[in-house]
Amino acid sequence: MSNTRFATALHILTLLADQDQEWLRSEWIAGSININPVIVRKELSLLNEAGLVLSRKGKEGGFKLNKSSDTISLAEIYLTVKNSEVLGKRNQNPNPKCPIGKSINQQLEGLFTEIDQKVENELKGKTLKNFVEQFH
Amino acid sequence: MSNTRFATALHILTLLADQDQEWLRSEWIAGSININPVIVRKELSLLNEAGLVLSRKGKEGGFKLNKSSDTISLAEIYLTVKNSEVLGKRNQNPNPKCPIGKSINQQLEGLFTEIDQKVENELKGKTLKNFVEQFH
DNA sequence: TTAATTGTAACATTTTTTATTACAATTAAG
DNA sequence: CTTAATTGTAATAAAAAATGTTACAATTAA
Repeated sequence: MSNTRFATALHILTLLADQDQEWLRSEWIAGSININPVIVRKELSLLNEAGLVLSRKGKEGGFKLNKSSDTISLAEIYLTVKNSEVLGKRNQNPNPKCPIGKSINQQLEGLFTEIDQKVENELKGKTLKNFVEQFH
Repeated sequence: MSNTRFATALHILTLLADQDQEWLRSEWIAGSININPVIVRKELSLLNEAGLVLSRKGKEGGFKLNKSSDTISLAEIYLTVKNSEVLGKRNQNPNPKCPIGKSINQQLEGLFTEIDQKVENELKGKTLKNFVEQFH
């Protein structure tokens, strides 16, 4: 992850949790993060698929949380936006004629998966509510 | 980390550990990973700065480990190549007029640092020797 | 009917990652 | 001393990923 997607998603959800009753508009959210509203809508589209938010179209439309912030773990958020493993990518074509090259990716997979799992477990222990409380 | 640098560094060091007495050439190493030799030399240059390998210039030149593989932890390797945090980047200009935007990056920093630390600790418990043994 | 909004495709721009070329400096060996 | 082989590194290019922008159909409230 050398992108801002987790930071963006958590920022969005923090705003929604902070104003629990309101339907917030993508443009308003974008103004807080200072990024393009289309990016916000794309991210919210994924968070919607993941069941974390609700959206309402048309005039008076917007977004709000779909569950209580103490039932949303940071792991759920992370998994929604994650697009690479913690230790990065593997090389695509290691040389099969070399004994090391032949099986390196299989060995790396074990290690990479193990580390990803640790991170995920760590994030499972933290809720959106925990995070939002820090602001008060 | 959405790059291949950790995979590349670990591949290089695995080859060096596997052929402990030999000075391996960047071109030979590159042939096993199937990447450009200049990339290999750049990565080895960093591993050299970090004290993990020795290099020898000129004819009959090459690279070898500078310490026993059981004294090299995967954490050292990771820290040598790491260029982003596990949870990614923060947004650059959150809106300071918004209470959330005003302090989001400070809150994210705490979280990001904590998670990075967990990963690092996890990797501290694994040595290059452990990894290389899997190939035999 | 109008105005405001989401959803999303298409495209553009910027940043990051990887690859390549080139060559000076170094070293071993004839 | 000359030659061949190698590292070290700068400069540049190419490819891939990330972010931003424009545009507009579909939807909804008033």
